[in-house]
Amino acid sequence: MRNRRRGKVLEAAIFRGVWRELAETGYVNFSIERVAARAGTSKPVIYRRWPTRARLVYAALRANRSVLSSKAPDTGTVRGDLLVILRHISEMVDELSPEVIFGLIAELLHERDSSERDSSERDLPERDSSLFAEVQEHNAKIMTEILTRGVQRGEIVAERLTPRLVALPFDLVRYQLIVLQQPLSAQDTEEIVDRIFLPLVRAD
Amino acid sequence: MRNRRRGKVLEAAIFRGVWRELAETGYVNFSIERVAARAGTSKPVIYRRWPTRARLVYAALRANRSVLSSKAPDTGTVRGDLLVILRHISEMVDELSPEVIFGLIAELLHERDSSERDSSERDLPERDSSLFAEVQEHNAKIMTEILTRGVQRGEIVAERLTPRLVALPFDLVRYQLIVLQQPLSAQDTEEIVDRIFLPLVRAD
DNA sequence: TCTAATAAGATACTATTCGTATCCTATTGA
DNA sequence: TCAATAGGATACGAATAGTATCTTATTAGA
Repeated sequence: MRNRRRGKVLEAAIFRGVWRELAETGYVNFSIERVAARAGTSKPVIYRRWPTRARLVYAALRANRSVLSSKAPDTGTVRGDLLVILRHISEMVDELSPEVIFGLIAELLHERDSSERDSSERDLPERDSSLFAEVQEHNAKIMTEILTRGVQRGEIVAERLTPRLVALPFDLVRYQLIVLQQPLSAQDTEEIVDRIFLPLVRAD
Repeated sequence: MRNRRRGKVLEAAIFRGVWRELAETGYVNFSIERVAARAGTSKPVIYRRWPTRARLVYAALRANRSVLSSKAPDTGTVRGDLLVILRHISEMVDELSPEVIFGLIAELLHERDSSERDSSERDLPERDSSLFAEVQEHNAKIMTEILTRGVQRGEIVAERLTPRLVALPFDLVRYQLIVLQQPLSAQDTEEIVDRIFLPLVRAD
């Protein structure tokens, strides 16, 4: 066969196959065999790179940087910044169906659990370096940026910002989107910002 | 073969098999074949009752009423009641590993999605009658009881109790236990109650 | 430019599990 | 007592996992 792909080109084709498989089949019945077929390659090529379904999907998600790419907005008020960034998170979660999110997390947890049982050190993503934790850390950084400006402007009382409170708006958004699987309306974000978060940290 | 079980006795044996399979294998590699073996029966017996893995596990969880059994405490203060009930929730979630929770949810979601695609009406648990929603509803009822007493005692301002705020303490606990997969310390529950919830609804 | 190392891709194989079909018979209740 | 019901054993075809083997295109380096 001529025109044999390798390296990044090949991986990109495989990742495209993963996305199509996720979109059409979902995660529960996700098949590596079909991904290979979609990418026009064969199973061993995939298994040489990623040992399991979960690791393959995980790699594909990481390669899709849009899951992690977002910047801290600067609208001039904490309230405005929060509304923008919460909306943005909602859009990012929409990229994946809840079924894929839950399925992937379940399988990553399963791998972690069984590797613990084996007490062997495969290079699985640790809890702390998981995609989820990464996204969370990224969001925390943005939040810090927003709140720091808020403190400087005198909108926010720095002493009230415990770690849990800093995480609160994002946690509530993620809870609604992931656990409750309900879309996030503008009213929802406003309620979270105006009725819960700001009253707890506002200077007044 | 003599001593052939049927009805409730047989189902109870199957459910015991399910629990052992979940404990030893987890959800991702959960096998109906092994459950049948554990219960000393055979696959068709299980398939005659439950069409899928997810439905079987779902039924076993529902049969284990401890997941749903809890009463509203009455310690005399909203604060005391909340600390008790949040602790209780933490213990209930501990009955299941995150892997099982995520795996089951993923598969129930998958069934819902594909039955939508078929547009055929199998009697799957609707989003609104899912075990999760049921637990949530049960918790909401307890919360209402606690808060009603609080309002009567004048501790709480009824007008501030939006649905989102009423759900807030439980949401935060569940978020930490399920999504973050972190244990819930006494300090955590106190922080949620004293630093977040009560300041938003307290009369003072 | 030639050559040796590397890795893609095709294929085949074993093992496992699924979900279903078939058959036999213990148990139940009319 | 007997017919209906349902448990249990067994076997099956299909799908997929994960691995092994082999051929050959491609690459890097001498």
